[in-house]
Amino acid sequence: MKAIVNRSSSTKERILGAAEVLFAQRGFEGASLRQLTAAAGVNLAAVNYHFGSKDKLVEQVFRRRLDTLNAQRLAALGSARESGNDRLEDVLDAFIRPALKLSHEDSGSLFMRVLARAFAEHDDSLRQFLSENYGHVMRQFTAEFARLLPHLSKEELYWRIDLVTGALTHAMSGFGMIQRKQDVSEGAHLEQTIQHLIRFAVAGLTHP
Amino acid sequence: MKAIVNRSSSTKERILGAAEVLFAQRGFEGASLRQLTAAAGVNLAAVNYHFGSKDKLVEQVFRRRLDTLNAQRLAALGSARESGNDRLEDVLDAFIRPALKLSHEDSGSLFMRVLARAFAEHDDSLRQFLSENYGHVMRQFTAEFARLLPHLSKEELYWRIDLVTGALTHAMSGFGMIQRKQDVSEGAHLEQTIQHLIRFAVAGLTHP
DNA sequence: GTCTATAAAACGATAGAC
DNA sequence: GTCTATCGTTTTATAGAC
Repeated sequence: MKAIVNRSSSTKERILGAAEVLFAQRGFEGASLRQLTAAAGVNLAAVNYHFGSKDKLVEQVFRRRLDTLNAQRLAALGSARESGNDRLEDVLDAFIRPALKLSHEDSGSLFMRVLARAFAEHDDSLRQFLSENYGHVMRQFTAEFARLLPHLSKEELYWRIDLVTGALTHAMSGFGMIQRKQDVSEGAHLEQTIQHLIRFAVAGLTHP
Repeated sequence: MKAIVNRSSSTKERILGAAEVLFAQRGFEGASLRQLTAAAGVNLAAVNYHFGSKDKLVEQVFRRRLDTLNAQRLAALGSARESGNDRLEDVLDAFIRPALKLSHEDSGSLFMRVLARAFAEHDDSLRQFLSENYGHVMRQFTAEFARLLPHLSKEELYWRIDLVTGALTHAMSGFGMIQRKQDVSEGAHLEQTIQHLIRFAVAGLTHP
């Protein structure tokens, strides 16, 4: 078993944490290394020492969250298939639950904003990085949807997955109107969101 | 008349056009006034002379497109109600057709990327500007959906509209996998997209 | 209205002492 | 690994001639 890692945070970890906050708030161009290192309580030169450049730092900010997120998704998909619970609802659950769970954490919601920025940026090198490292996850889920919806043409299926993805992305990003009410616990709200999403996605995927 | 260069549009309009292109490509912080004025073929000082500041220029870039877009949406909704064609499909058509039509124009697709950036930015002053100037459109369509889906609770309705909005936004932004094929005309592809969206949205809004 | 010239500040990155 | 100091650029914004 691993030792308890957090020795009041290494310089590297503190930079990653501060970078996530500031990239979410001010964007990749908008957040300067000066603001970033000041927020992390480290020296200005530390970013270039530990990461090589600002761009490499951006890449590590993504990797820290997405490695675990997509591992969770594939693990959930795998165990759903093993246990025979691989209806459409279960596959959708495996896809969205880890992401929504992350987006409902304090730090995760910040990261979702970073991710939204990355998509809005249309930055080719960043998109290539995301595609190379995590594209296989989307391909695996797409194959699963194709298996469960065999009556749909390939084109029709892609259309519907695309629109479902839009709805999920929107919900994850927290751009929507829906806010958690005072009398609903955080966990209950997460579960409500997941169930709304799944029912909506099932309707959109299966309609005649 | 001394027209060597494009005198058909004013300095102000040329700046707006160049700003839209560069804000889409490089973001609001990423596009500098130097790049912008060079692309527009005007002097560096012209932005501050005509708009007052870079922020005011951003505001005008939005206003130029959104004023007409939302006027088209409300006009389409009004004429649908007048003619009695106010089924769910017709209301959705009024909401998405003007937006998708805009997003399929050359300059419009650029603007959609600008809009996506604005949402990702989470910039409060910009969001307030959008809400103040165009919030009434969303409220009017929401009221129309409530009228056509009376069996849904307010909360359930908001959830579904929210998810539909996500799907529409995604389709408008052009982030999806679906690309127009060679043998499909631009107009036909637009119509396909609209029909896919409407059918998907109807399923998501009306499912039991 | 448009231009040149420049002020004043912020940026990423790095060299070199410790 | 961390620090100070600074280089070389680039930024927004403005002053003042025409």
